[in-house]
Order: sequence, then C-alpha cells, then structure tokens
Amino acid sequence: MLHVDLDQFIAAVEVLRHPELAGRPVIVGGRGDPTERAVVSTASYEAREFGVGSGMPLRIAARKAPDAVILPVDAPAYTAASAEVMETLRAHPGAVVQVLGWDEAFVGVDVAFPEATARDLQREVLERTGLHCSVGIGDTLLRAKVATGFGKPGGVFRLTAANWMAVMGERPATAVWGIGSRIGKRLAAHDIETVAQLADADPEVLVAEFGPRMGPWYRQLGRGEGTRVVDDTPWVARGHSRETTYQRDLTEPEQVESALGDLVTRVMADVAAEGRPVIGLTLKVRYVPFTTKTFSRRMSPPTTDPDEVLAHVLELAAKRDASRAVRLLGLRAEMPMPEDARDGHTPRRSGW
DNA sequence: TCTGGGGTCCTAGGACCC
DNA sequence: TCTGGGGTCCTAGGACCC
Repeated sequence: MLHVDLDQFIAAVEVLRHPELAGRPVIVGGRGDPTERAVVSTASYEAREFGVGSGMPLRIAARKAPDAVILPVDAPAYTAASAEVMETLRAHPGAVVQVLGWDEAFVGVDVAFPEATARDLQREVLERTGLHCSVGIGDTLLRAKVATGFGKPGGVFRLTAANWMAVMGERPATAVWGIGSRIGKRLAAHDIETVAQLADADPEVLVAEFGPRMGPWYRQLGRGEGTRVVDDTPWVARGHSRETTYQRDLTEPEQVESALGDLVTRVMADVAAEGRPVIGLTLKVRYVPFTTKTFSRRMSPPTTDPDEVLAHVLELAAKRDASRAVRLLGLRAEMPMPEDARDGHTPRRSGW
C-alpha cells in the first residue's frame, strides 16, 4: 500500500493563494499574531531553515525568523483543499483511500510496480491542486507511513520486511510511528534504545512495563508489523471536544462560568450535527502554573439537551481549585457508537 | 512574557455486585 | 483476629498522533 503526505500542506495552501509569498519563510499559526498565546501549525521549508517547527510557540518562532510572514490559521480553506486532494486520490483507478488527516492518507492499490503508481498520484495531485506530496510504499500501513519520511520532500521511498531492519534497525525507537518521547524514555530505562533492540526485546519485560496490550504492541511496532489492509470505511467520531487557551487568565468565577457556557455551546453544536446523544463529559482545566486537571462523568440517561449538559459541566467545574487562575478550559463530549459501527466496522485507530 | 486545538486509545484503582 | 474471586462500571491520568 501507499502513504501519501502533502509537503508543508498548510503553508503550501497559503502560498497557492498568495503567490508573492513563494520562496519566503511563511509561518501559519493561531490568529497570526505573534504576541498572542498560540503555536505554529506549519512552517514553510524556508522558515524551517531558521529552526521554526510545528508546535513551537508563535512568539518564539517570530523571534527566530524575524522576516517571516505570519498568517492566521484558516481551517475552512485547508478543509477544502484537503477534500480536493482526497478526491483526486479516490479518482485513481482501483485506489482504496483511508484518510488520516488534512494532509495524509493511505492508498491501497494492487499493482506490480507501486513506484509507478506513486509517481502517477504525485502528478495527478499536482495537476489538480497545485500541491506537492511525498509517497511511502510499504507492505504494512506502518512501513508505508514511516517510508514517507524518507521520501520528503517530493519523493518516493519503499519500506518492506526486506529492508525494514537495514533501514530502521539502528535508529532510535522513537523513529517508529507510535513511539513518542515518553515511551522512548521508559524503553531506555530497560536498555532498549534502537528499533532493532525493541524488535528483539523480551516480551515479558515489555508486558511488565507497559501492560499486556501495549507491551506486545510496541514490540510489533519495532518489527514494522501491523495491518496490511487499507480500510476506507467512513470514520465515525467517538466524541467532540473544544478547548480555549485564554489570552488573559481567568480569575473571577463569573468569567469561568461564562467561558464554560461558550464551550458547551460550541461542543453541543458539533454533537447536534451528529444526531447522537452525549453519554459522557470531560472537563479539562489548565491552571496558571502549567498543570492540568480533568473531571469527568458518565451521562445516564444520554442527553441531547445543552442546558442539561451545562448543568453537569458546572457541577464538574465546582470540583476545581477556585483559588487558582485558569489559563485553559476544554470540554469533551463522548457519544455512543452507532450500531453498525461497532466491533471494528470503523477503524479503531486511524492508520493502525 | 514559553508551551494550540482536535482527536483516539490504554491503564490503574476504587466502587459495586454476585 | 476474618475478609476470596471474578466481573463491570466509573473516574482520572497518561500517551500518542496530525
């Protein structure tokens, strides 16, 4: 299968509609104001030369790349561009498309020369959308996904059982999709540093450290093994959440109450669009010294009434430490899965 | 005057029931 | 002067991804 990943997607969409920005460092994040609390969504390759990357505070990014053009996030524009890209992939004969996000998808094809298909897809996407992409080829979703990184920008790379260890074995375990820095540290505590060491790790050690499910799972990741089928079953969201980092910390109870009302309104708008009730709520509170608490509760019976949800949210909020200023509030509503989406009918995790 | 926003899944521990 | 064992549900927290 193939994994298609648009190059610097958000920045590329911005350059398409602002051609005068081509070749300049472009940073997209927040409301485009580097004095605000926000982070970088995407930096163009020119901006990355200055050490700017995704997730970096916008304020720091502006300091590193003082001449960069900083633009606000325009989600509807990226959603539209993404839809155009995915339609292009689906239009390729025989392609099964599993969308992972705005800028990437797995594409299942049954062909003798996947490199040729990869080049075809790159050309089709470029011709129809003006966007460049990199393509990974693999015999598992994981290998295809990891392969794409070696193809960037604009290239094609293949990773299979035949070359996985040769290419990945000596790299850090965190080079694998699904092993982040935290798990990397816990692995290192057992002298598991590389992909090869993870692949050969003692299963009992991993089970003892990570549990009966995640232990064997991480070992499998080290081997590059996993799903071999692209699943284009439409995604069904398990829930919807909204969160806001306030530009000025909330100190008064009335401020918190009104902010919670806004959150409930936004979350319930998404929930109402789904036509499924709320079966659980999680309230997230980030205090001023950077600490986060969550409060959750099940809803029985399920409800679609925003007023009822608000009453429950206010009860949850009463559990917070009211003496501390609030920097962020988040609310997640969990919804029941539709009958026909149970038991793996919809992919349990995208891509895995 | 560091540290967004939207998702998913797993684990631990306590409550509760039989 | 004794409190097993299995199962499920709930809450809180952690980790990962784009």
